[in-house]
Amino acid sequence: MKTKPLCGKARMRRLKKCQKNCVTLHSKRLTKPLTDNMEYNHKEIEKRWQQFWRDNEVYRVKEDPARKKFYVLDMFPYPSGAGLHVGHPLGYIASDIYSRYKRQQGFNVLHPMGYDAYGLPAEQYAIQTGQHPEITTRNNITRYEEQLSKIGFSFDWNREVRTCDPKYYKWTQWAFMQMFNSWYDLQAGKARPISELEKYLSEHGTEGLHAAETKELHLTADQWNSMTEKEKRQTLMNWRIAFQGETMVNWCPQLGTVLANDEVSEGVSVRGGFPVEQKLMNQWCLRVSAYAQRLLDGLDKLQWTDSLKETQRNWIGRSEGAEMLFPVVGKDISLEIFTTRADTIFGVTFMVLAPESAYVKELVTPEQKAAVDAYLEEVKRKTERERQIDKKVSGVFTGSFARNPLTGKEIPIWISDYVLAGYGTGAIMAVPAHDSRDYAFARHFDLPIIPLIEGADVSEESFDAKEGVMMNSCGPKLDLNGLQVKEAIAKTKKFIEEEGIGKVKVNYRLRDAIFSRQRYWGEPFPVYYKDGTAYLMDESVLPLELPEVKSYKPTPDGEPPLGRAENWKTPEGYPIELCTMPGFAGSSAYYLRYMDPHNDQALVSPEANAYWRDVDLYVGGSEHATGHLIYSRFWNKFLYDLGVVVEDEPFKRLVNQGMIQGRTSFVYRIKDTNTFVSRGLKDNYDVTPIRVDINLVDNDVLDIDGFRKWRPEYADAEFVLEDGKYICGYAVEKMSKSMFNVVNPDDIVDRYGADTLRMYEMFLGPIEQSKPWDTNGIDGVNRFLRKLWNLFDRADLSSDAEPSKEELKVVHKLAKKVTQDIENFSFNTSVAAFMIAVNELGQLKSGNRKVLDMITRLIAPFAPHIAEEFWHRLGNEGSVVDAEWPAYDEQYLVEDMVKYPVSFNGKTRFTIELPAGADKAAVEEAALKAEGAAKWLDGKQPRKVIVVPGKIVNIVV
RNA sequence: GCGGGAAUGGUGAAAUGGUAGACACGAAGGACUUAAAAUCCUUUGACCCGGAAGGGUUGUGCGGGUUCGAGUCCCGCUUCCCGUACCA
Repeated sequence: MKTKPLCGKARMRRLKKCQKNCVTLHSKRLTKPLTDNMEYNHKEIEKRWQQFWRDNEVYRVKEDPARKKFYVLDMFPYPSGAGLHVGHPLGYIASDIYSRYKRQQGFNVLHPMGYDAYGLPAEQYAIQTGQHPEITTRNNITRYEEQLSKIGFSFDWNREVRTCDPKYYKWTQWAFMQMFNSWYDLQAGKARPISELEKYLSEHGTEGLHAAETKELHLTADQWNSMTEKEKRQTLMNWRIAFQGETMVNWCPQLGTVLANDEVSEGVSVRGGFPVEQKLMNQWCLRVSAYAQRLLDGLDKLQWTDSLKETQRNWIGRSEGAEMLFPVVGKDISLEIFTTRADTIFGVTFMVLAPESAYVKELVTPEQKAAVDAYLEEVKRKTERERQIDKKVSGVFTGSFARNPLTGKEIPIWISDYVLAGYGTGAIMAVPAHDSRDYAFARHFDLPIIPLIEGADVSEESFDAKEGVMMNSCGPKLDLNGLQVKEAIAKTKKFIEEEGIGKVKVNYRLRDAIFSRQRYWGEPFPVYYKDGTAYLMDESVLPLELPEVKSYKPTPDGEPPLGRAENWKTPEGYPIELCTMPGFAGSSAYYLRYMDPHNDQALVSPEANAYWRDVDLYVGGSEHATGHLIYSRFWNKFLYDLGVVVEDEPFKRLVNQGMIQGRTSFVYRIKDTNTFVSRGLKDNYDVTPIRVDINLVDNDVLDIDGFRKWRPEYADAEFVLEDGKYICGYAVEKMSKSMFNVVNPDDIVDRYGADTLRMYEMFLGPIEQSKPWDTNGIDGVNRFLRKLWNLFDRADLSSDAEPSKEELKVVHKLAKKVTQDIENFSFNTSVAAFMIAVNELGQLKSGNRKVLDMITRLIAPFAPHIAEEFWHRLGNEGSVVDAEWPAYDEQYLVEDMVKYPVSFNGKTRFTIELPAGADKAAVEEAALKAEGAAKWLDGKQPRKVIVVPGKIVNIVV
C-alpha cells in the first residue's frame, strides 16, 4: 500500500512556495525564470519534519522486552546564560547519529536529554540582581530547548530531567539518606545497613571489625553499650558512608563555600579562579575512598580511552607500602608513618610532620614552642596557591627525637608544609639520599644524608629510582645489603610485620568527597539537629523542598544563605541543616532516572532498570574524568550494593568529544591612529592587534562598512588594503563573548540548515580532537546536500528499474564505509564517503529508485530532515528513523581481475592478477614489484600475486 | 617531575605495513551571464626537464633500525597540546 497524503500535501505546499519565490525574484531582480527543479529549501523542510516528529511522537521510547535495548547518553548541560554555542552540540550530534543508526538496526534506543540545573552562575547572578535562581535557570533552559530543537535531535523529551526539580531531587536526597544509613564492610566488599554495624558493636565492639573508617577506633562491646545515644551517634559517623567529619577542606573565601578536590585546580577555584585555602571544618562527606579499589578494578572491563582510564587510575592513586611505628624518645608515644620505600629505613636521618598533624602539639618542647608557633602561623597565612608558587624549603624543629626501630639511632622530628596532613598518616620518615623532597630539606637544614644504593651519586641530587643494589643497610636484626631494591622492600615488609613494628598497607590518593556547600542553589539535606547531633528526617518528608529566602548572600554571622529561611525547622522545632549538596550530587545518578523518570515510588523501578541496565554509549568531555565520572561510578556501585541497580558499572563505552575552540579575528591598528592595516602589510607598521566580531569577517576578509558601524570610535576608520581587501589575522582561543568569536548554531541553522550544521560539525575532523570552529568550509557540505537534492529531483521515482552494476558498486561501497565508520565513531570520513558517492552517481547520471532508497537510509542518521523528505517522496510511510539499515554486499565491491602469466628469474612462472583493463606497462611494473616481494618468500615460488598497479594486495604461495 | 596524546600541502584533514595527500576549504584559470550571484569544468605538495603530450627528482618533525616495501612497527631525540602535581 502506498498512500502518501503528507507527501502530496507537502509537494503542493512546496510548489506554492516555490512559485511565490519565483514571483518575488522576478519582480525584485528581473532574474531569469527558475527551472522546474525546486531549490533545496532547508527552512521549509526542517520546520515541516520537526513538526511531524513532534506530532507523531516519533522519538518516544518505551520498554519493550521483545527488542534489544541500546542506551546512548550525552552528558547533560548546565544551562548557562550565554546559550549554546556551536561547540556544544558536537557531542550531541555524534551521539544522535549513533542513536539513529542503532535504531535503524532494530534496537530499542534510549536517548534522553535533561539539564544539570544547579550551579554557581545562577546563584551569583541571584546575589547580584536578587532574581531567584530558579527563574534564571528556567529562562536559560527555555533558550537551550529552542536551540536544541532546531538541530533535529532524536531525544525523547518526555524523559527530560532537571536536577533542581523536586520530583527529581527527591531521589538525590533519598540516596544521601541511604548512604547515611550504610557502612562499608571491607571483608564483604560492599555497603551494608548501619543497623547491622550497631548490632555488631554491641556484641563484639570493634574487635574483628573490618570497616572503612575515618580513623581507627578500639572499642569493647561494653564501652559501646555504655555510651549515651549522642555518643553512639557521634561514633557511628566514623563508619557511615555519608558522614560528618572534621576534615581539612578547600575553603574559598570569595565564594564563601568549601570545594571538592576536583573543583580546585592549581590552588584556585575552577569556577571563578579565586584563591583557595585549607581549613579544618566539620562537613558532610561521602566515603568514596571505601570504594577506591573497586573503582580501580572496574576500569579494566570498560571501553573507555586509555588516557581517561589512566587519569582515573592516577586520581585514585593506589600505592602499596608499609605503615611503621617510630617510638619517640622520652615519651610514651610512637609516630606512625607511611612509606612505599620500606627498604630505605637505614637511610632515615630525620622525620617530618605536617603542620596540621595532631602529633605536633605533643612533640613540641618548651624551648622550641615559640619557633614552632611562629612557623605554624606563617603556614596558616599562606593560601594553597602561594604554597604552590613559593616552593621554598621551610620548616622548624620540634625539639623531640624519635628512635629508628632498626638502627636504634635517635633522629630529630621536624615540621614542614611539604608533608601533607591528608595523605597517609601526615608524618613521614625522611630518606634524603633517595627522595628529592627530603634531599632539598636536608640540604637546606644541613641534615645528614646516607646513600643506600651502590653507585648512586648523591652529592648533587637524590637518587629516586626504585632500582639498584642496597648498601649501608645492615642492622642487628635485618640485613639488606646486596639485595635488589624490590627484594629489599619485600624483606623489610615481612620483617616489620613479624616484629610488630609496622604493617603492610595500601594507601589511596582518592579522598572522601566533601558533600556540603555553604550555598543556596542546591539540594537541601534531609537532616535536622537535636542537641547538636545530626538526625535524618523521615523519608516521608521527601522531597524536602528548597525554601524561599529574601537574599542569597550568607547571613551577617557567616551562616549559609539557608540561615535566612523562615521556619527552616522540623515540626518539633529542631533546626534543619543549612548547607546544600554540591553540583555532583544531582548529576551522579541522572542516567538511572532517565530509565524511569516519572516514577514517584522509586529512583528507578526494578523492571525499568533490568531492561535498560546501563549506558551502552556515553559521550561527553574529558574534563569530567576526575569529578562526575568518579562520583557517578561510586554512586552507582553504592546503589548496586543496595540492590537498587543491576549493573556494577554505569557507563560501558565512553567517547570523549574534543572541545571546539573559537577562531578569533584580529584587525591591526597603526599605533595612535584610526587607520587599520591588512594582515599581509602589518609588519611594515607599528600596530596593535584588536579583536573584531567574527560576524564581520567572512573568509578572513573584513566587512569594512560593518566594521565602521560596529563601534562609534571606528565610524571614520581608514584602511590600508591589499588587493582591494582587508584581510584579518586570526588566533585560536576559547570560544567566549569577550573574544567576539562566538558562533551561534541558530545562525548557522538559519543560513544553511540543521542538516548542513550536523554534517559540517562531523566533517570538521575526528570527534575526539579539539579544533577551532571555522565556518569557512561549510559551503562544501551545503553544496553536497544540494547536489543530493538535485539527484532526487532529477530521478524518476516511479520506475522500478534495477540498478546498474556501477550504481550498485557505488552504493554498496558507501554502505560498507558508513557502517564501519559509525561503529568507529569516524564520522568525518563518512561525510567524505557520501560526497564521493553523490559525485559518482551524478557522473553516472543515476536516478535509480533503489539506489536512492539506500542512500536515504544511510544518510538518515546524519541529515535526518532531508532524509525524511526523501523517505516520503519515495512513497514510504512512518518515519525514516525506523527505516531498516541497509546491509552491504561484498560481491559488488570485488574488482574484476585478469590473470597475466609472468616469468621470474628467467625460469619460474607465476601469475599476476590485475584489475581489468590493465595495460602492458602496468603488468611490467607489477611484475617488478612482485619480484621484490618474492624475495621475502624465502625462495618459495609465488603461485599467484594480486596486484593493483604498484600495490601488491595479496601473495598466495 | 609524572601520566596521556599529537606532529602529513596555504587550511581542516584521509590513508587493515602496500600508488601518501581521499574528501573539503582556499587559490588560479575557464564556461554560462549585459553584469553579478549561483552552477559547472580544469589545475593545485615542492622542485626540475619539455613547445606539447609527457617525463624526472624529492617529499609525512629529527636520527637510527626491522621489512621486498614504513606516515604507519621498534629504539633514541625535538617541539607542541592536554591532564596532574610536594601523594612519601
